[in-house]
Amino acid sequence: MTPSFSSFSIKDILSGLETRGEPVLIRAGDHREPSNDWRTTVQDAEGNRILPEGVCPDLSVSVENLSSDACREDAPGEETENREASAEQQPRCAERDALQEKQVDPAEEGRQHGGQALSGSPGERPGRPGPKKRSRAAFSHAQVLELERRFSAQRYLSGPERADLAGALKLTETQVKIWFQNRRYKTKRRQMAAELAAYGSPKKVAVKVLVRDDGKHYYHGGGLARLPVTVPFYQGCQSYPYLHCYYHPWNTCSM
DNA sequence: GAGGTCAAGCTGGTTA
DNA sequence: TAACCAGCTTGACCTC
Repeated sequence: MTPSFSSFSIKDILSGLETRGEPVLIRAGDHREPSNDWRTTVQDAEGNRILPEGVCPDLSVSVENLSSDACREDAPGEETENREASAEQQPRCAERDALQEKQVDPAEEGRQHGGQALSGSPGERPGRPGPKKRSRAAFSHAQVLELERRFSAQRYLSGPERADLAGALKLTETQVKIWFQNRRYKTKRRQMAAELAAYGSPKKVAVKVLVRDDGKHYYHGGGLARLPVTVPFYQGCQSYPYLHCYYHPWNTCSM
């Protein structure tokens, strides 16, 4: 089951965005509550701040202007990373704006390409005539903000939800889908890295308890047998059927 | 210039 | 068969 919130329609979200003049105050350690007042803290699904401190994105930017206007209000790009951006980074906005202009309206692009992902500028790779330059769409800060916010609420979107979000953000459904895929993979990689770091290089492996459907416990004491370990990659994603991953952290260690 | 990030491309598996 | 997914790679862009 995917966690859902009562007023999570895009219209509700965007209507909230319409209220101007409320600076987004982000403090380290803040945790967003599942309330309507999500604007007070902005973090990604992993708890990282996704806005530079002191930066005040104009979330009131209209949907029509998501791709460009928002960028002018805050430090652009790379918000999901631990980049405690300072105001000096803001010049990137100009570049981003230029990029945004190059990007072509994704919705328009999506219509032109049957909703397929952007693979470059229009007319690119028609039959692979030659080495074409691949363009990388750079989503605006407001778009990323909303995507992150949605991702923190639910990591998998249904078709209608995706269409709704894509329409609100002026992205294609494919872009939203790919963004969520990449975001899940990114989360997983980070979690794996974190767990690997937590394990360190285990000289000993704790007793692992495997439980099968019959309720019996299967103990594997010691040894370096390849035990399937269910890794809690996703804490809130019971909605998806295949989340049990076989993960062998000790395999990466040279014993 | 190296290395990181990210949107997109690619491949293969699963499901209805 | 189409749609969706994970996993991984690619190429553009960015920071240091």
